Amino acid sequence: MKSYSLAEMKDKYIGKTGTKNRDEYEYELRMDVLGRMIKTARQERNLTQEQLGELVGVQKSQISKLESSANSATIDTILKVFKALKADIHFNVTLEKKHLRLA
Amino acid sequence: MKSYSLAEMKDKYIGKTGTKNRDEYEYELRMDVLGRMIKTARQERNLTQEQLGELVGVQKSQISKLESSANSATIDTILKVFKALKADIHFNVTLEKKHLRLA
DNA sequence: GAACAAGTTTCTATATTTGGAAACAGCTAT
DNA sequence: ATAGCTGTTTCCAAATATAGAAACTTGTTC
Repeated sequence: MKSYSLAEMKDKYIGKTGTKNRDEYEYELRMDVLGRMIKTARQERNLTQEQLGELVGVQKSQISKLESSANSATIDTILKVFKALKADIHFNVTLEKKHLRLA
Repeated sequence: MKSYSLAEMKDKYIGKTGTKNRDEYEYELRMDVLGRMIKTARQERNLTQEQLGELVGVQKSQISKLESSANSATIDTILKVFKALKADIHFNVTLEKKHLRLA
């Protein structure tokens, strides 16, 4: 299995819990984190940006932009990329049980 | 705690695991699921669309559009809304440990 | 039924993302 | 140093999201 630098993403990365059949990564949802997720998954697949671009159906420049989080990608785009990577994505929403103060 | 219909979202909803201090929701990431997540969290907070709009800084019509998933929202927008709801979000990415066949 | 509250839809304008193409930078190996 | 591979950046066009305003629907209450 290809290795990659965890140190590079230490401030965003939350945890990794592999099993026999899959690797799992959990991230805090921030704007600049999606790109790291895509990059990590792509490298885990041993793909170049150009190869991933072929799978997704876009140019490598677009993959580069997505990985660098130059812009705020749409859910549509994110789904397309992870689908091409055959990666499952889940959202986890946590609501603190305290009242919100209205303005 | 305000109740809400689980049946309404049965095909998208994956699980709920509450604790003493918080409610947790987990979803499969699909385009049409973000709206349901926002709606559920908003109702959990007992907010109207107009009130949430005030917290976020947009009109209630914009909240309605986001909840109905009329468009593919950007991460930027999604973050703003959940931040206003004081909700934590995590992404969970799972990679199957099998080779991808390149085209 | 009039008034109100909550949510939806339509219209419009603006901002941003998407995407391709090509040039560019960094690195490696011959 | 040249060629090749990988990734980045810039420029540009087209598609789409964001956003407000107002009209509209639905349900509720007086």
